[in-house]
Amino acid sequence: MERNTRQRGAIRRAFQRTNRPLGTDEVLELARGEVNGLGIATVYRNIRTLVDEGWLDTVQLPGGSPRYELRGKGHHHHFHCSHCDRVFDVTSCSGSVHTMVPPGFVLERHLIVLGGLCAECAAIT
Amino acid sequence: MERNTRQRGAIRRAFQRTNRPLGTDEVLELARGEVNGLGIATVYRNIRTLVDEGWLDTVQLPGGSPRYELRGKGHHHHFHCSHCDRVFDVTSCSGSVHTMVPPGFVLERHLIVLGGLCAECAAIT
DNA sequence: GTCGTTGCAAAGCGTTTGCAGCCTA
DNA sequence: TAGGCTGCAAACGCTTTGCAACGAC
Repeated sequence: MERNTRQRGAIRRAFQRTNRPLGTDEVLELARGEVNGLGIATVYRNIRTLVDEGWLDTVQLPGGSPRYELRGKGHHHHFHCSHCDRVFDVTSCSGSVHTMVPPGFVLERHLIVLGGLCAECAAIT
Repeated sequence: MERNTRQRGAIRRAFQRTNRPLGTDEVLELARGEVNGLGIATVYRNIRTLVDEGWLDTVQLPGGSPRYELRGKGHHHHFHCSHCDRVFDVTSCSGSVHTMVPPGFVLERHLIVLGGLCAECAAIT
């Protein structure tokens, strides 16, 4: 049976407090604010557990380590800021991807990743 | 000055013969058909050289190692087959991604990855 | 007290680098 | 012949795993 340790609680709260996909390094940094000396292996193990039990979803963007976000957000995509490297949710979705499928191919899923500057970084630069 | 070795020639021909993005493992296998004993380090070094000189483009799909393809194909996207793990080009592009950008964000690029079964795998299953 | 969980360190795995010898120009 | 290129093996960075100690229930 699953136990509620300080470490797991801190990791859960890291996701609940920042409502965007987080990488393992971000989770480690955030959770270490609560639990000093938290090990990176514990972060990896808990993320895996939380994904397995359906509490987290894996967000795979091109060219980087996976990030994770709270499950149950419905269909959405992501915006990657090239300045701060953070990832944000994009709730609307252009539904016209079906027109792109070549003949004979069977479309099962699609992924759209936008890139550029987030509002914060766009305001600074 | 750059030299034309058997190894580099074999790697170039691997891309020219198969007109789709290739991973390092695919390149190694294809080029070893020509050059026995070809080392994986040579594949990595040559791919880097060919990308640097603009002969290859890097194709970064979510959740996997990068793949590479001949440069100069213009704007296009990719279809990843979940059965054979190969990647194919998709030439058409739904232009409606601009409507998805949140207020304040600056859109610089977008990436669309379709997933499902390629024509070949769809015919088998 | 049990046994799931943790931190540390070692092991894996794909990619990169150092180096001596090779081979293209 | 010079120096770019190659294959091998070691190094690297990130992730996973083994293990003894810890602590939630």
